[in-house]
Formats: sequence, C-alpha cells, structure tokens
Amino acid sequence: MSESPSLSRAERNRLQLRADIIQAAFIEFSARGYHQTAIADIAKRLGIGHGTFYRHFENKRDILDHVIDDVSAKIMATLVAENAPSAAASLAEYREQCARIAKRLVGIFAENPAMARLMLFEATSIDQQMTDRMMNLLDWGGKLVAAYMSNGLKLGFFRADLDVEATGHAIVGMILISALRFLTHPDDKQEQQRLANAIQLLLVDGVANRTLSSTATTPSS
Amino acid sequence: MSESPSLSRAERNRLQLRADIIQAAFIEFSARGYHQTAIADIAKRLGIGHGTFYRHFENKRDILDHVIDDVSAKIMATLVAENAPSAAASLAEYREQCARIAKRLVGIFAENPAMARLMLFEATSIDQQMTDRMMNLLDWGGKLVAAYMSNGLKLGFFRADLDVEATGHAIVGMILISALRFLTHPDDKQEQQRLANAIQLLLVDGVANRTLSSTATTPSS
Amino acid sequence: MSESPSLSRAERNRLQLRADIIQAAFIEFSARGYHQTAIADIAKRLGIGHGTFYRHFENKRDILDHVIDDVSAKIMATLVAENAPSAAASLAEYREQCARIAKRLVGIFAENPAMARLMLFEATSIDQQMTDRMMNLLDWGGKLVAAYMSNGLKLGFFRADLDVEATGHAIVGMILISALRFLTHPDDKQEQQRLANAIQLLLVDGVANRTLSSTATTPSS
Amino acid sequence: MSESPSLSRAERNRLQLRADIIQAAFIEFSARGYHQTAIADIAKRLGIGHGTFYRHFENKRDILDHVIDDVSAKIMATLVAENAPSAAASLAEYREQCARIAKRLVGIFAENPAMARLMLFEATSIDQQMTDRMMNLLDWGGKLVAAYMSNGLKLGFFRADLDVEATGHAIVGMILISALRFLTHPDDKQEQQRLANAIQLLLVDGVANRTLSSTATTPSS
DNA sequence: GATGAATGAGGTTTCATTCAT
DNA sequence: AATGAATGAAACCTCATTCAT
Repeated sequence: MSESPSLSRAERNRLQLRADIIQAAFIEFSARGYHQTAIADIAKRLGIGHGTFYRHFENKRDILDHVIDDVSAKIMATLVAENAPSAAASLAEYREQCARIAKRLVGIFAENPAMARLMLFEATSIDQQMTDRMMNLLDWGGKLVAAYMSNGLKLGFFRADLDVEATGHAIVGMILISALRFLTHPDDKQEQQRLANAIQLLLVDGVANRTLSSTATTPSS
Repeated sequence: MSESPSLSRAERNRLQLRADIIQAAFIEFSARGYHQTAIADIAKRLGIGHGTFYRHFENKRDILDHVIDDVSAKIMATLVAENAPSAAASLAEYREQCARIAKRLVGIFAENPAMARLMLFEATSIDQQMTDRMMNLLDWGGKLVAAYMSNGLKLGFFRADLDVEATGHAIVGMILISALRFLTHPDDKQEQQRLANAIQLLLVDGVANRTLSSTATTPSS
Repeated sequence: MSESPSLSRAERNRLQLRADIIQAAFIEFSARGYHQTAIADIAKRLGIGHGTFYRHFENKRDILDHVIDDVSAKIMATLVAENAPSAAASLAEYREQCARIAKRLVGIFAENPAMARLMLFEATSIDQQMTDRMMNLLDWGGKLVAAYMSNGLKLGFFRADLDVEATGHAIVGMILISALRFLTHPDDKQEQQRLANAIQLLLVDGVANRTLSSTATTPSS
Repeated sequence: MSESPSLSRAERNRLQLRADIIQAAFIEFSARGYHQTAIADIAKRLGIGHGTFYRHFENKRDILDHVIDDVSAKIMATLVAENAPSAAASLAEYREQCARIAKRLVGIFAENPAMARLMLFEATSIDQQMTDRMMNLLDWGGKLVAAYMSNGLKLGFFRADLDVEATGHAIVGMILISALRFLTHPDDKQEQQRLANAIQLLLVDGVANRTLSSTATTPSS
C-alpha cells in the first residue's frame, strides 16, 4: 500500500534525501544568502556528511538551480491555478476576481517570505544565467497576466486599445513591489492592504472600458 | 581660483583618489558583481597598489557602502530634479508632465544600466543592512512620487480619496519593472515605449479625477 | 571436463572475477595512470559495484601489486621463452639468434604499449616498494641476459674476459630505451629498425671474441 | 658592489624566494613524489605560508614545470660541457675520453640521486605533456651523443657505416640503466664500475673501425 | 602615504574506504 | 556475496587584510 509501489525502498530514500537537500539548501540560501552559505552548512543542517551532498548534486551552483526550479515551479503553479482565465461574465465579477487575485498574490509571498527573498535578493547576483532565469520568470508572469487580460478584452471589459502585454508587465511590477514591501514590513498588514487597494484601483479604473456604461463608472472594492 | 581654496593640494589629491576608488569600485562591482570582484581588481583598474585601497576605506564592505551612497545620491538627485512638484496648472499639462517624467525615468536607467544592475541585482545580496538600504531607497522613491501626487491632489486633478502613498509605491513598482525589462532587452526600443505608454495610461486614466470631465467615479477601499 | 574439477563453480566464478578486476585495473591504470584512476572507474568498466572490489582486494595499492604481478609474469614468461639458452652452435647462428631476439624484444612492447607505459611510467611513482619491484625486474632481466651470454661464453663465442652480468645490464638499458622510443614514436617503423640494428651491431661486434677470426682486441678500464 | 646592481633589493628577494620555492619543491617532489607532496609541505619546508606559494607560481603543476626546467638545464649543461666535441686526435685518446665521459655521466647522477629519481620515476607519471618533455630530453641526449660521434666518424675512428643517431640513442639507454642501477645500489661502487667498464667495452670495440688495425668484421642487419 | 609581499582562514571538491542492506 | 550510499580526510586554491619597507 505504499505510495509509489514501483520505487524500491532505496530509490525512495534517495529521492527523499535529494528533496531534503534541496529544502535545506533553500533554507540556508534564503536565510544567509548563496555566497555566505557553505556546502557544509547545508550538510550540517541535515546531519549528513558534506561528501554526501556531492553524491546528489554536481556542485554548489547545481543545487541552486534545483532550488530555483522548485521555487519557480511552486510560484508558477500557484499563479496558474489562481488565474484560471475561464473568466468573468460581468464587470462586477471581474472586479471581484481581480480583488481575489490581488489578495492571493500577496498571500503567496506572505506565506513564503524566504522564497521571495531568495528569488528577489539572491538569485540575481549569482551569474548571468541565473539572472536570466529570474528575468524570464518575470516575463512569464507578465505574459500570464496578459493572457488573463486578453480574455477580459474579448469580453469587452477593457479598453479596446489596451496593450495587454505591456500592461501585464506593469502589473507584474506592482506585484513585485508589493512583495518587496511585504518582505520589509511583514507585520504591517494595513500598509499591505493599502497597497493592494491602490493597485486594484489603478487596474480597474485604468483599464476598464468606460464605453460600456458610458457616463458613470462606479467601482468599489 | 580653485573650488575649495581651503583644501591643501595634498588634501585635494586625497579626495580625488577617494572618488576615483569609488568610481572604479562601482564599475567593477556592477560589471562582475560584488562577490566576484577582488580588491585587487579595483586597484588594478586605477593603477594603484591594492594596499593603498586600505588607506582610504576600511574594507571591502565599506567601499560598497560608499559606492551605493554615490549611486543613491545620483538617482535621488535626478528624481528630485525631474519631479520638482512645482506643478501643472491643468489636466492636459499634468498629462504632459507625466509623459515627460515617464520618459525621463526610463532614461535614468537607460543611461546607467550598470547602476541599475548594481542596485537591483547586486546590492540586495550582500547583507541585511545593505538590503535595508535598497528597500529604504524604494520607499523613499514611493514617498517622492506620493509628494508629487499630493500636489496634484490639492489642485484637484486626482480623485479626492486617492491613497497617494500607496499609489506612489505602486508606481515605483512599475518603474522597477521598466528598469528590469530595459536591462534584459536594452535594444528593444519599441517594447520600452509600449511599457512606458501602458504605465502612463494606467496612471492617467486610473488616477485622474473623472468628475472634471465627466460624471463621477467614486471608488473606495 | 573442467580444468580444475576440484574447484566449485562459485570458487571458479570468484577467481574469474578476481582476474577480471586485475585486467580492468591494468587497462585503467595504463590508460590514465594510477593516481588518475578511481576504484569506481575499474568497477564501472566491469559493470560491478565498486564495493565488490573490496571483497577481492585489500585496497587500491593492493590491486596495483596484483596488476604488476600479472604483467611481470607475462614479461618474464615471454623473455624466458624467447631466450631459451639452449644455444647456438656457431657464431653465425648466434648472430641469427641475436637478431631474432632483438626483433622479438621490440615485439613484446609493440604489442603491449599499455603494459610498457604502466611499468615504465607509472609503477615507479607509487612508493619505494613498487619502485624496488621495478628495479628488481630490470635486475632480473639483466641476469637473464647474462645467463644467456654465459652460455655463449662457454662455447667460446665471446671474449673470455667478458663481464656477462654487467653487459647484461647494459643490454637491458638498450632494450629499455627501445621500448621508450617505441612508446613515443609507435609508428616510426624505420627508426625502430635502425635502433634495433644499431644495438645488434654493438652487441655482436662488441662482445664477439675476435681471436676466433682475427687479431686481438684488448680493452682496459 | 652587489652582484646585480640593476636589481632592486625587493626584486632580488623575490627572485631568491622563487628559487627557494623551486628548490624546496624539488626536494619534496623527489623525496616523496609529486602526488604525495602537498603545497603545504613545500611551504612548511621554507617556513612560509602556503598562500605565498601561489604568489610565485600558478599552481602545483606549474611549479613542477619549473623544477623540471631547472633540473633539465642542469643536466643538459653538464652533458654539453663534458661532451665538448672538440675531439680526440687518436683512437687511444678517444678511448681515454670515452672513459672519462662514462665516469662523469655516472657522476652526474651519483651527485644528484634525487634529481635522477625525480626525472626517471616521477616526471613520467604526471601527464602526457610532462612525459613528452622527458622523452624529448632523452631524445636530445641521444642526438647529443650522436653529434659527438659524428665527429669521431669524420676522424675515421668509427666504422664508416655507423648509424650515429641510432647508436646515440642506444648509448643513452645504457646511461639510463646506469643511473637506475645507481639509484638502486648507490653504495655498490664495484658494480657501478663494472657496468661502466662493460658499457665502455661495448662502445669502443663495437664502434671502432677495425680496418684501421686489423682484419674486417662486417655485420649486416 | 603608498606599496605589494605575506598570510591563512575558508571554501570547494574528490575519492578511498566502510558498512548496512 | 554484492552493492552503493555515506563519510570525511585531504588537497587545491582564492583573496581580504596586515604590515614592513
């Protein structure tokens, strides 16, 4: 009745240790930084010999790639899940959705400050390749948001001339600053809420297609 | 006729060397990164002995502080100068101003990609103190934008209920992503223009007080 | 009908594996050198676990001893077989024999350059004991040649005052340089032939008893 | 009144330390072997920090090259000096010269057993490039001897059909074995003498032109 | 004041060997 | 008996910092 009957016990142990090392590396890297972390620190945290590390990963740079793989996957999964572009049927519904997503976005980083710290603060200072990965992730985020907005565009919620892709990137910028501010003031819930609201107002009033209702636009959170 | 007649020639030389070291360190740090730069690299660039470095700065961490001081001052000066909140007299003028500033903001980083790289990619991965400095700079940026908007608010260009501070931070986020995208695609002028436009549209249409030209828009958080 | 009916099948397997390990170690050691070869390389070549290695040999140094045992035995066997001191009946026959042996000696190394490489280049850099073994092998070679020459001396082909043992060593030196040169220029058949001829001329004319055919030659130290 | 007035004191110290490191490395490498020697061993012998080593040499492989440079130069200088092919005027003189050189050759290694050990036992097991250097040195030796013999050939002391180059290599082989035997039995002066004599006999009687003094001996390949 | 030689802490990586399965 | 995961000693190399000249 084991979870993966096709894997031998040894294989499962191996995979478990691999995962453990990735997690330990994640903790160390995000806590003290990549350069300040020695392989020995990671090994010590797990109570394994540091030679063992090299049985599972090529070198220090290699483990970072895997840590970032993991974290990227988590972030992307969360965002994709939240942004199911199945759609809103009305402007009101769209606003509702927008608020929900904004809240969720803050949540992702709120629940994983270390993750944010690693990606925003550490990952860009390793080498060009890793910096590129991070930039690609931001780019992907912008495109995801753009895809989501394209839907709204078709439904007529947005200005017909809206540049969804560029706007998507702008939105990612606001998400980014939210994450950064959260990292700096993790306990100032009020400030977080204010920022979320401000972003929401920018979004809704800025991109809403006013011709739908002609004169009035009366959004509310 | 010297600028500082009170300084002896030796003293002026000393200060000049100090400034040269800071500049050389800036170039090296932003080109190859803080951790990948050796003190000897900085000294070699100037053609001085690397022992000399230690007559002017405490240690490697110390010079970074001074480099960041310098760069921060430059950025802050540019932003303050550009954002002189003396003000627009009409909405049209405000829009004009807004476009000008947006263009100028991209310009700051366009002219100093190394500066942007250093602050965005490197400075956050040194230690908590330096990360805090960067966060404070962003915070300062948000507040500057907020101050600028407060002016517009008083003049009635913006919604009366506008949360200028939060919105200021959101705007900084969009500036941030612009800078990041510029670093990644420095030659794609079209994309840069599109992003600038998208941001401008968000700003103007999102924060403009519609009661000036049409019926009311009264959002609330 | 097995060769050793007294050995159980398991025992035969064990001995076979032992021999396989020795052979694999020989290949690896001679190809990449003792220090550059890891136990895992040897095991991988055989498709066995590297832990298995330690069931058959004490340690890395141990396997080298066995590899050298093997190679030494092969070389000694070849030389002994070729040099059957049964003897020549005339000077002409001796010359004939001499040419044959010279050619055969080159052949040993020509067919086994890896063997030569291992013994000449690698084995002497392990430790004193292994160096001694190599030196003993050379010594043995000199004595073998000496024994062979003693026969010729008795038959009156050589100068009566010939120091067969010392001369034997000198001859081994020439064999040695032949092997080294062959390793360096394995394809220059002409050079190999010239060297073989030069050695042969030194040998025959140098050690031949000239009183048989001409006036005396009386060297002194 | 300093030896090199053009060199500053610092420069002289630097060169002296460089030379000291080379010498210390030579001692360590020849005593315990290249692979068994750590940079720390070399530094400890000199009482310097091991980081200092890296101020003067790129890496471990680099210092070996310089050690071998040094030793090669010494050997080559000695051989060239001894073999001034200015020449013998008579066969007797040639024999005399031959004996002198033979004695001297043994002497080179007798005085520097460590040097011989390093070149014969260690240097060939590092990598292909170093092995090639050693082989080239042997080749050079053979050619030097050949040049020396060419002189004798012109003077009519040797058989007209003598292959001086191949014979030169053969002679180097005998020098080689002498060195090896000396390293193994450094105190057995008698054996050394016997080998030197045997080689001399091979040389003189083997290559001497017998038509000068007696009837012919005409071997063929 | 400038210099750069010297230092050694600190980090990465390899691999022979052990031992539980 | 075979395996290969785990281990940690050991070696290389870098570079921030000190200090005598």
